Amino acid sequence: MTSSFMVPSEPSTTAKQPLHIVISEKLKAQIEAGQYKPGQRLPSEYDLGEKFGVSRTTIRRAVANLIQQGLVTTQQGKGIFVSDRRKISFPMSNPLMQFDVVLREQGYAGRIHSLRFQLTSAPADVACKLKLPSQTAQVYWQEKIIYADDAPIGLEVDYFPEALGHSLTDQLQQGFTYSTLAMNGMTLNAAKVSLESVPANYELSEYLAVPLGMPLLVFNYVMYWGKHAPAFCGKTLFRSDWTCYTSEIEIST
Amino acid sequence: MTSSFMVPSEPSTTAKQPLHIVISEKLKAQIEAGQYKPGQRLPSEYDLGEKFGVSRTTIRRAVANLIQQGLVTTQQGKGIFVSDRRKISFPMSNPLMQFDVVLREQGYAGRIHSLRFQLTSAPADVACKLKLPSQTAQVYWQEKIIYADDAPIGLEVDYFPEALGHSLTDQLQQGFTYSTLAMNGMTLNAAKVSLESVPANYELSEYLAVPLGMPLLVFNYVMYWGKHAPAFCGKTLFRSDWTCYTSEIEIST
DNA sequence: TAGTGGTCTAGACCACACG
DNA sequence: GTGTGGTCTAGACCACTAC
Repeated sequence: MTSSFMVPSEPSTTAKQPLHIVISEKLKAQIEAGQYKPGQRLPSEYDLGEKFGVSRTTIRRAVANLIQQGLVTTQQGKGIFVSDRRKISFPMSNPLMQFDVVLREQGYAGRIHSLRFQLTSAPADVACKLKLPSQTAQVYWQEKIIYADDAPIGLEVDYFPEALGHSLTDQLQQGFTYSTLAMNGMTLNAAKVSLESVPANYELSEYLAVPLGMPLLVFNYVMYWGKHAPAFCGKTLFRSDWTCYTSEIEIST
Repeated sequence: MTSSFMVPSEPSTTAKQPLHIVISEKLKAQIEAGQYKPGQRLPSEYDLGEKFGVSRTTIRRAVANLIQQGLVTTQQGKGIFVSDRRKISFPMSNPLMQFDVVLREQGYAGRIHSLRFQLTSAPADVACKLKLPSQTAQVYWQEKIIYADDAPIGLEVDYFPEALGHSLTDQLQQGFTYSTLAMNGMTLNAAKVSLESVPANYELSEYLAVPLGMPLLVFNYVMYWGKHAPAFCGKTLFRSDWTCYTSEIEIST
């Protein structure tokens, strides 16, 4: 995380950098030096403008740079605040998907808020993953927000085969998916997963209370039980400022 | 990826949304509807301003929203272009870290450009990971950019124990890490990895040619050989618009 | 009521691409 | 030169917070 780059001599040589970059880099250095501490308020946009001798528009651009880097957040009517953050670490391997257990172990109260739970005709990719007939199959489509201590940290989108969704309609809308299945004696034994990262679009930025474009970790999965029978599939989009995934791998040689 | 949200009736009811959001959402819809195709140029900022009846500043804000979502890129003097993209999929499991092989298999010419290769005193966390004495140890510190077909897709930062770095100084600056070791008969047999996502800071945004704040997938690793002896450690930051990780997991029950 | 950030405007000048 | 995006300004009005 040390920086030194292109420009050999660090200070003063603004050297073609736009003002909003120069300013946001200065503020960033001050934050990282502990001059402004997590949770602390920065000077107002007006004061920063005076201090750096630039217009408010340029200060706002600089602050936007800091927001995009996750260094500060703004609150209308209150001010600009240094973000403080701690990450929740999800193990990629066993136990899989037990988000609620992971949250509890790391000191958070986990809960979900179901946004949608409805029967719909299966999208092609879902039908394929769940090995259902692609034309006629119906699936339950659920979207829910995952909270850790009242902070929305993720959005889970799942597709359940009709029978499963029907029998667990109430429970799936109240609790975490994996735990709900476990409580009903349904044990998963395999998974196909992929991880990627995408910028938050407008809809997601509203749901997860993050700025547009913030990185989200996308955990795609198809879960299996029995003898390679698909149980359900879906994805969870996590705020990357709150989460990371860990894994230990042995190479078979 | 369908949208429907808070506002029950979709069209016209701008309903409190800022203009720059309304406009960027309209443009986004047009792009996703194929009205503007990948690679194609959008109207100029001036023309968009005329079309939507707003100032250029507001158009620029709307375009910034699209850039942050990875939907368009801009080129000074030329215009605004719809991005087209295909993802490189890296398997998280065996074979680990063979980036060059993965790239070749998926039709890209992979190469690296070494930015730094120097002896330095080991940072505390590196000394710990490599099981070196934390006060005295020296390590080789390498930073290199990974290219796929001339597009910079990642930045790799590695720390090698002194002896290893010394003996492979030339080769490590020319080729991919894993392959260099393999060519010298050094076989890795275990790894401890974690994955997270972070927004690009200014330095990274310059190296990887992405906008400030773009999501990067961070692949952290400690690689081992022999009997749990650390070989080297480091991290690779990948552009998330180019890459994803996949994995298959069996749960031991 | 005063102070703060959020939105938007109209206009200026610059840097780059292209013919 | 013309047209494009990039930067920056000065100022207006609004919405929210706190006193």
